[in-house]
Amino acid sequence: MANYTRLEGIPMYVWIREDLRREIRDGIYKRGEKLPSEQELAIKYRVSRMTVRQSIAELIDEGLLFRRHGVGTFVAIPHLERDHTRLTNFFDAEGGEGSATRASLLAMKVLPAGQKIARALDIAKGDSVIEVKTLRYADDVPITVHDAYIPHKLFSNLQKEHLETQNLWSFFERNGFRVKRAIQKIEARQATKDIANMMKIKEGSPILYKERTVYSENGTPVEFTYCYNRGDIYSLTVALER
Amino acid sequence: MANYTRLEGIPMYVWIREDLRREIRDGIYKRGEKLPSEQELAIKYRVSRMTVRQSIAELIDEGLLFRRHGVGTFVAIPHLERDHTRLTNFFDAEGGEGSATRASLLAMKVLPAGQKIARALDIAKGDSVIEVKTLRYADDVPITVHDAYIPHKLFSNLQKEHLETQNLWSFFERNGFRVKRAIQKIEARQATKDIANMMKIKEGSPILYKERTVYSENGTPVEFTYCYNRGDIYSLTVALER
DNA sequence: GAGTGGTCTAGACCACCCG
DNA sequence: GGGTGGTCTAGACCACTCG
Repeated sequence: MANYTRLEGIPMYVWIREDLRREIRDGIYKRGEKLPSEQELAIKYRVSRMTVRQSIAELIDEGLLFRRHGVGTFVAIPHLERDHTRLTNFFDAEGGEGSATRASLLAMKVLPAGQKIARALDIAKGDSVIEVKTLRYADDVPITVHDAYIPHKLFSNLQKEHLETQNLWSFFERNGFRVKRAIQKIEARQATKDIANMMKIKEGSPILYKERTVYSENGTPVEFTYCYNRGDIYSLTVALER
Repeated sequence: MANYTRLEGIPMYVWIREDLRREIRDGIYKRGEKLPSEQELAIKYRVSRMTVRQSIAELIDEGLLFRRHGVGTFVAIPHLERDHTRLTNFFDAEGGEGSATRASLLAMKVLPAGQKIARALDIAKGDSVIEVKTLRYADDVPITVHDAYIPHKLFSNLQKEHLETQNLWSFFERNGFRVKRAIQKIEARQATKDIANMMKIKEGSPILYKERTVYSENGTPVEFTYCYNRGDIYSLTVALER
């Protein structure tokens, strides 16, 4: 039986996964309830058990389901925030949705990397980096100063125009670097005079400070950013696992 | 051929996974280098290709490898921080390692849940919760005030003695709730008089403020915590994905 | 013992990428 | 065209949990 890549090129395990997701969302399977066994699902969807397992594996990874050896597969209690938080935090730097955000470019220039930036980007001290400094607004209130550094060697073709028509990460992807993960160091600080002036707040106001390194799929650091967020407005939500 | 659960009960895919991990660590496969094809690995380890794929899948999940359809499987550049950050952040609340930390119990009492805590713990407003308030020190300097709330219904057997001999999460596990993930909201604030007094800092000093909900494997919220960290000492590192 | 998930096989064809 | 990963089969036996 020719079962490969049926239904307009959608793999069966994707179809099953989305069907299960929908049934859970629609309450056909409820919180804590047991799903049909893998065997039963295999029969229902007319696939092998391994294919069912592949579907389920991804939902377990997301935390929507969990398994108990010798007992069954169950619907976990969904905490809606999770997916949302991931995306929010990962894309907020470059064109968030939700509220009316915009960014103004303060500076863009090439300069030699200092010790810290070089270390973060895994390049030599003194190697060229592109600095992209922006001020970001939510509903026309300045909330964040972004100061990003990008290895010149990898993205020497970056132009100001790119930043106007697309976000940085899309640009990275177009150059063969798929953004995959980031590591952030977060601190509470007080606004320096510079930062306070830019955001029109008082010197010493609380600032949520972040240093972030962004990595592509193959582990290459593509961006290192200093980020100053207005403490009285900005909060950060992150999910931790295991 | 009876190949199931060979080698002292260690599944083959675990064995292969760890073997690959070791070879990568030892530099037999280097950063960015291509691994042997799945077919070749299957022959090498005398298993089916599906088993090899299972091994590789977990290493990809960890970010140690990445795949390119039609090209091959490659070693990603490791960024050591990642695993470290996860663990650090997930366990720092209850007995970290590394530096000389200790916690003193400020209060433990049962009280009715307010709106916010009830919502976070998915219980009714007014339901009993156990408050566990601690002051945590690193090298005898107070750095964090923890204020945790736990559903009384689930953990009515919690005693002060438990907190002295084990951390909260071990206690949860012993009661059938395996801690799996947490969601944290992070803000920069200024120390109130209360908090400042407890940590012996000036009122208005920067505070890294967290609200955290901890979930067990099945999605049940088991703990909601307010957390005030000294901004000048404490920083938080988190990894974000995709 | 019955039922579940955990591991594994020995193949197959498809989709993608490269020279 | 040749090699790679992506999807899938139709079974098998093992390990765990429960009544």
